[in-house]
Amino acid sequence: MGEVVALVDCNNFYVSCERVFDPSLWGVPVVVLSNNDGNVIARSNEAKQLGIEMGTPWFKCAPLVARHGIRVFSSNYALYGDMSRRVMETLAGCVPAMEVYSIDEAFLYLTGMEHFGLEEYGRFIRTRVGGWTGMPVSVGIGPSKTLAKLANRIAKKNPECGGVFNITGHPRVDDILDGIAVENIWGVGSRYARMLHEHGVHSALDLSRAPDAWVRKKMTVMGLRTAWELRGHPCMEMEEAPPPKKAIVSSRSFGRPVEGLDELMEAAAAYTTRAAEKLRRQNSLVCGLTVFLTTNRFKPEPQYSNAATFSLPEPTGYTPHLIRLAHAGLRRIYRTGYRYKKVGIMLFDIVEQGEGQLDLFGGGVDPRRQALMETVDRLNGRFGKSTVSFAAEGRGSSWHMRREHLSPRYTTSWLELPLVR
DNA sequence: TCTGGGGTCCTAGGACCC
DNA sequence: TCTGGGGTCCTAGGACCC
Repeated sequence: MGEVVALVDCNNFYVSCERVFDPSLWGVPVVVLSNNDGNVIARSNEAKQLGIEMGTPWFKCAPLVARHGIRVFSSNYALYGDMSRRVMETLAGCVPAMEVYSIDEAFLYLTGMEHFGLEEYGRFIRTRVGGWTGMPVSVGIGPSKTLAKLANRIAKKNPECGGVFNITGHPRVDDILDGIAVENIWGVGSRYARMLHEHGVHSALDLSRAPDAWVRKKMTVMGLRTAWELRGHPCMEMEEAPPPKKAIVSSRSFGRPVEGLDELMEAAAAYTTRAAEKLRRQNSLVCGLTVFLTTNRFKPEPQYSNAATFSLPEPTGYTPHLIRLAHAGLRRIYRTGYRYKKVGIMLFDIVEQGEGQLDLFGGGVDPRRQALMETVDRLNGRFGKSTVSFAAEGRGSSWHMRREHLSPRYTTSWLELPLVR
């Protein structure tokens, strides 16, 4: 008896989050925009039908809004993150083991649960998540992650499936794979898709039947794994506990062009603070930091981008230290006369606390600094983000991203709870 | 006319994901 | 006026070492 996994995917996740708290959004076209109200990153089915593509710059499809009464939202990650947590907790109560794959998807381990009836169990999961959180989900079941993904797609595309599709042991599995174009396979992006079509490999069935050596040569071992998974031979492990991040990036586009070094410094300090918080949350320290800045590449004006990288003599998680480095780097690469669009910082060479050079010297982290960071993290965790912040981040700056269509933080702010009349 | 073999580490670039 | 953000993995090739 082989492995069985389910891929549970929230339908139009960000849109559904908005709908949970505003029922007037049901049945009408809704879109959610990326940070800075830049691009469309989520669409309701009604919005998809109007031809709004994923990733379209918002200003290009804004005219459709008036014509079709599209409801539009800036992304509200406080809300989406919290809804995600609720969905994942509900799923965790349904199965012995799972892997949270992204903010809106999880792989569930169903091996050994066949006696419940897999489709039946999928329907149970859907009903429970819908009932407990209000989130509509689709469930795809298969003998490998890739096939579970593929089954999920079928569940979503075919209303008669009722949101659940199981491809495990399906009598017409070849027909099903033949109906899936290579570009819709998990792990096959646009580049590989073009290459495959050029070589006459058009469907998932074609790829599953291609010779191993050829697939490996053209698509590395990653492609080979995908091909095997399509044959129902699992090659990808379940990861129940997410491994610690090897790099942490924090960057944002500005709401308007920024020219002065002072404002860039504030932004860099704010992003460094956020990255350092993430670093400490996974109990890590860092040995490398890069700060970068760039102008708006879409504008016909002088362009400049650059980066400065530092290696630290010993690992740290101390925010003020990292801010000093980011500032030193920024001073080094900053040039006057440009309209900057974005700065960001990246932490790399991340080690777990107690690993690496610390042991070598037996000393390392200053306990008073560590206690200070722990206190700051605890206060911000308990009373909300930026309850305590660093002076270098500035206050009420005007460079923050645009979020002109923001919904309330219904679930994470006492002041913005939904009202029942 | 001749010009080793093998190993490791690092980096840049390319591909993918949501 | 207006074009996101944050990750992972693999490979080839160069540097360097013995």
